[in-house]
Amino acid sequence: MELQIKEAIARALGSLYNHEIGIAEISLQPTRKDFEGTYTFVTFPFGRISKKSPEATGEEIGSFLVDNTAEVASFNTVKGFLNLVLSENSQVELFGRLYNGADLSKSAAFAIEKNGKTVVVEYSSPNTNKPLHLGHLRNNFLGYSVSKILEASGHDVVKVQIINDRGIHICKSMLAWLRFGDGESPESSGLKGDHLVGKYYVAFDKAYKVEIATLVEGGSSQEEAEKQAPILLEAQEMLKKWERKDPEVYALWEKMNGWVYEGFNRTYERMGVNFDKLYYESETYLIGKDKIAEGIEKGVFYKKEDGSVWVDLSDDGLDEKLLLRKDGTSVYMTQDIGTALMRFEDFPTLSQLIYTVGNEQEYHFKVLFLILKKLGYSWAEACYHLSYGMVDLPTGKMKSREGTVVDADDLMQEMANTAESRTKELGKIEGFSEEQAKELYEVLGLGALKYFLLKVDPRRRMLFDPAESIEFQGNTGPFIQYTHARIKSILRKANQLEIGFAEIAFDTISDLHETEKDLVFMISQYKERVALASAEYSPAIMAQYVYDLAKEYNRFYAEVSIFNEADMEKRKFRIALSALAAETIKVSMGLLGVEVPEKM
RNA sequence: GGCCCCGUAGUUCAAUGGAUAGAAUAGAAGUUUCCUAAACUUUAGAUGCAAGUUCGAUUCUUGCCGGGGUCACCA
Repeated sequence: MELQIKEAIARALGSLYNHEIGIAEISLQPTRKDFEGTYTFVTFPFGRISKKSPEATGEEIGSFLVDNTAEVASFNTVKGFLNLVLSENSQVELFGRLYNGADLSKSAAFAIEKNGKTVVVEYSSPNTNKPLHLGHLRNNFLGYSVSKILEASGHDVVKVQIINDRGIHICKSMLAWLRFGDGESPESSGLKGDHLVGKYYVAFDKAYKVEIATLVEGGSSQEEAEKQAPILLEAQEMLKKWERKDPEVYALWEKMNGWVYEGFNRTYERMGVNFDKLYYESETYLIGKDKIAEGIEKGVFYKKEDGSVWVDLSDDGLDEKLLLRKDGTSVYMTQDIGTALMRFEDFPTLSQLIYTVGNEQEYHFKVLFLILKKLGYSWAEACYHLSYGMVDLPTGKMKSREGTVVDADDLMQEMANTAESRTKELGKIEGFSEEQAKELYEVLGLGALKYFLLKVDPRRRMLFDPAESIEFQGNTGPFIQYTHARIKSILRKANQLEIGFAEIAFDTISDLHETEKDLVFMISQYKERVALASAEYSPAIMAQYVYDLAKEYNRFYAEVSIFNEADMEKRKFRIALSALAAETIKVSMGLLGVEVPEKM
């Protein structure tokens, strides 16, 4: 539809002003609500071609379109804005093309055309020494949603994560557990594995602080004390033992990581995210070390006298960056070089590698991509840092050491609880079994949470106020879920009344209500919005879209009656329109990773 | 200090250089003999400051003011 109108405008410019223009250069925008029309063409820029005022240009193009196309029924111009009013016929036809009878999921409105490109999306990538928190929730929901959006726009997507399973942080938890744990396990304590290990990470930090204080009292400087606290030295010793694969340390490492993975998996499952392939830092850091050795030979990196290895990026306006410590152990960058390499070996046809990581690491990724380029990997250009803003609390930034974190498991549970009490207040659990009700609370609570975190532009920092942030009214997940459930109720009734709406005599449909026209238009916009969301890596665009669609449907619902309509074909048309709206809501919410209930 | 990001209704968020800057929430006022009122309708309320480019600037450029991030032999 849009394309046909653009073509017609190009023809109009050609025949009226002898001006040739490509379709791509013509931009149409949806007409603002307070003017009549569906599409608006801005004529300001064409004034110098027509040598007439913007209004006169609009009048001429408008007349041409009315005379020469079936779609444009009339027009109006306001200043340099040409508003095109579509013929009713063409709107009904548009719906007919989008609607695929009863098999809604195969509707042309959201058919996917594969583009043959493979994309790897990395997200989550936690450390294995503490449980997931609110920041991880934004990360996971974002990464998962972007994967779905890329798929919907035709890519083949592989979802991966790198698990930071080695390093000093996990040794700290291990050491504290040995010291204070008394053999405690998830089974013996009933604690979720990741929370148990996190508990000992905190215990380490506490003991470490006590030792520092003691040393300072004994006359050490703060700085010395921080470096020489016995418990820290012991943790460092443990890391060295781990690197030598000391059987005892290695076994403990495997045991405690196992606890964490078990805990993470339960969290991921509840979050509704998953991965196609896992990478472990313990498997990639050695590759990174190899590459650094190669880089030294090639002269890309250099070794200092103390044995540490560096790269000099000052020609690129950046600093020098450490790649290997003087004791030869690897740093963050070392591992990331190895991981990137492994991925391009695993997926040779990869057209893009997307890292979903917070914006505090922008510098790190800038450096990483530059290093990969310097090492001569042509695919360095295909790496992209999907950088997102932090989630702030009303008290400021979340800091795990200060205990101001919002735990992911707690938050999800709280959301489900809120959904439960809200549903019960409204008295909407009649006809639900206990299990169904529980499932509903989960869908609603998680829906509210995901929608809340995804509706904001990912690049932006956002505020999360536990007391007020999560609403169930207004621009929220449950609002959209409710709209879907309501439509499903209509469809159930239609089935009960045995009204078939797979086949409709479209040529008899006329006198559409304003909200019906708007709905058809909204649904027809789905693919375009997916393409935009994909290009921008922004679930927020889909969230905005599905919200607008739900709002439009609620307007239709309030103003137009379906089952009181006397004309049977029109009644069927309205049911079909509702059905396709529901499916569009479902598919769009699916791209956000949010489920929609049949009843609520 | 260098580099990067952000300043929009009381609050939380929108706005490919386009019309009278949209929503939600909180406030005020309404809508239920009719398909689910977690809904709908009406109302009031905002672009940090100053220049520049443009037919047109929340958007682009520069300066200032304010907030955040980053520049680790942490990850």
